[in-house]
Amino acid sequence: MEKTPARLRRVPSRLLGLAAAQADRVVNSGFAELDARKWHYSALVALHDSGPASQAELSDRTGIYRSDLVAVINELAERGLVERTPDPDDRRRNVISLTEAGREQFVRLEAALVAMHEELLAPLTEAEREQLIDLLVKLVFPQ
Amino acid sequence: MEKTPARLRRVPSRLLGLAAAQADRVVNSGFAELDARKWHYSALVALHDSGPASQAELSDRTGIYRSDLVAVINELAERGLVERTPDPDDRRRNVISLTEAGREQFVRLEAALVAMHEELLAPLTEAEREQLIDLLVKLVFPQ
DNA sequence: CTAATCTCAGTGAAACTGACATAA
DNA sequence: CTTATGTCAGTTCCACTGAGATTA
Repeated sequence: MEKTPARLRRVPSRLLGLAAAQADRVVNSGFAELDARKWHYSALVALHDSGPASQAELSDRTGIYRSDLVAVINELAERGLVERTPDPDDRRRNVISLTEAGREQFVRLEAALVAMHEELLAPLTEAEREQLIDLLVKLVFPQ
Repeated sequence: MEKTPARLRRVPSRLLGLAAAQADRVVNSGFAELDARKWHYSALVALHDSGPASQAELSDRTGIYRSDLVAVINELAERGLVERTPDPDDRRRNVISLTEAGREQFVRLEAALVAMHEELLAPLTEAEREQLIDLLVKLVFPQ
């Protein structure tokens, strides 16, 4: 029984919030099974695709705040997925790099993420999924 | 400078999260200027479009949890926008109804919301906005 | 001196969960 | 008895702020 007023059901900001909450639920529970969180994935992707980096640069690449990144790196380091080594050229910096275990976990998370999106985007056709992604990219990374 | 790995930039769950955060920022600050929050708007719409209701029914209409609705009604009542009267037929229930001030505030919030979405959706054409809404509706209210 | 880097503590909001008293 | 309602307390997660210590 849908009692929600029609007007409310098409408010874009509300729809985005609901869709994001739905996505969060799927992704959180999916990653949890692999002892990971979505931020772990972001960091691992950035390290895998663009190589070792300082925490500040990782923050730029992933969009994770510097302050939050500390905890993410701690968690990844505890699990042996990344290594934090002091930068010899600039002793303020830590250089973060993927370990072999990190590379393996990255592959697992990638596969899991595909499955999660299959579930999340089930109501949409392949063409609609592409459309949605394109529209969101325009919205989020304008220009 | 966009250093974000291309792979990361097209992950749907991530895009939804970023877009929702963007929307939240715009809507929170916009409503704050009118001494309101987005939940206030949801409740006012439901009362305006479907008439007075118990808190349980309002929760159904708006999707706000019963537990959170208490605070929302409190805030609206403090501002004189709604009235909480005991239901004579079922003394467990409060009947929530819009006051005249509530109706006026509703009109203001509606207008403000249009402006906020204009800002939020600026990167999209009119056709794209419709497309986005349709896709999100399909995603969030499947079937 | 300033600026950048890392770290930690903490805020505010959203989306929940669980439990309880009251009344149907 | 059970169920529905309104209320309160509390959790988890995210996005974000501020400030301090270290080093450039």
